[in-house]
Amino acid sequence: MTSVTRPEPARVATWFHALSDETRVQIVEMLSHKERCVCELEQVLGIAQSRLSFHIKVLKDAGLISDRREGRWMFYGLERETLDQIAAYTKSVKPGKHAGSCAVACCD
Amino acid sequence: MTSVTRPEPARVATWFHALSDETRVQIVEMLSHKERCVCELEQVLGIAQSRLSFHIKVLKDAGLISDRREGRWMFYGLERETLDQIAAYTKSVKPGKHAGSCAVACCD
DNA sequence: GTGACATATCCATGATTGTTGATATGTCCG
DNA sequence: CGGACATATCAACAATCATGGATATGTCAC
Repeated sequence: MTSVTRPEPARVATWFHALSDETRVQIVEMLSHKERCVCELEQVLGIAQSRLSFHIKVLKDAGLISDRREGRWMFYGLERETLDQIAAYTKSVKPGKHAGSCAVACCD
Repeated sequence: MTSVTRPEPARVATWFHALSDETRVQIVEMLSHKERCVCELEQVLGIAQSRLSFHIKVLKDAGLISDRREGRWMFYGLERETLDQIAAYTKSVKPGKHAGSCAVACCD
């Protein structure tokens, strides 16, 4: 159980950066219920459209959400796989655990 | 199973912000092996001392690490409880799950 | 095609964050 | 006490990120 490969620290940082903003956390929470279109998010969160679009892009670039067009609307939903990876990573850094190979040269 | 209270989005954002930087991810990975003193982290990561101290402070303020003085050295170690909370939160936002009360008014 | 609507992108500005070098604090040893 | 060492803090600057308004793109209904 000590041979699971860890993702690159840079990749991990990107994941966590995506969730490091309160607005983006709110978006993710809304999506954890079900898929939503931008207008729905906009109304519930009460923020400007360009601002929402910006945060959606950050989440999408980090691989946390995916989009689907339906007519004029874009629907966004959570990416289960990425969330699973994040959850797995988070569990792997528990103190003393040190699962996976170390991305830094600390284990000589 | 729908009545677990979620932490505030702002609090969640703070947690994730702490891990949104590559250097801090590396620090946490080193600590997931065992407690370390600053000089050890400094040598392995090869970064300036003040810079390391800054990142340590961010992690500490977010509650992810704790410190212990031993003579001239400060030892830092992971805070199991916070990491557990983060892991629990991360699992709770899986698509369709929507565990816990919703922090945004999306569930009418 | 035209106009209304949904969303994305661009640009400028302000806010927050990270880096560096200098200095301060605290601890040990002689 | 004084000097060496480990770490923290400060101040200035650089870099990144978030915001708002304007504009562009794409889709539908007529």
